[in-house]
Amino acid sequence: MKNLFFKKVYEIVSRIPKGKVISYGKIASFLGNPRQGRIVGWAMHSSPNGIPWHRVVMKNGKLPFQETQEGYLNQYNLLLKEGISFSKDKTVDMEKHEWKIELPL
DNA sequence: CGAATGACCAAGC
DNA sequence: GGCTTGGCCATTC
Repeated sequence: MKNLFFKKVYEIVSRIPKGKVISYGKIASFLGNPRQGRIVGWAMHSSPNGIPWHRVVMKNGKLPFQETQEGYLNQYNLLLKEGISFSKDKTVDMEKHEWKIELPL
């Protein structure tokens, strides 16, 4: 996409190491908009190819989908493949897997 | 340009 | 502890 915000979001997301996750809020916060995960969400929704969008979860570790939606299992399996552990309630263990944004872009 | 929408979040009831 | 509201801002119609 064209926007700087989107671009930065993609930059960050594409730098998430394998086996790590991050929350929408963290990304938004890092970009200077603490309460705007929605925009990050939008960025993910229309993310270009090659963006590991599945490594982005909600702050509480939940996936951004309803369990009734298809993408849910999609993301779930992708994360499992990368060695991310889930709790019984299908939430990511944020303590273990939360990735800290290290560098500026 | 105005109104609605969204893979969010925090606060309040 | 689940539901509602307000906030925020890019995108779409």
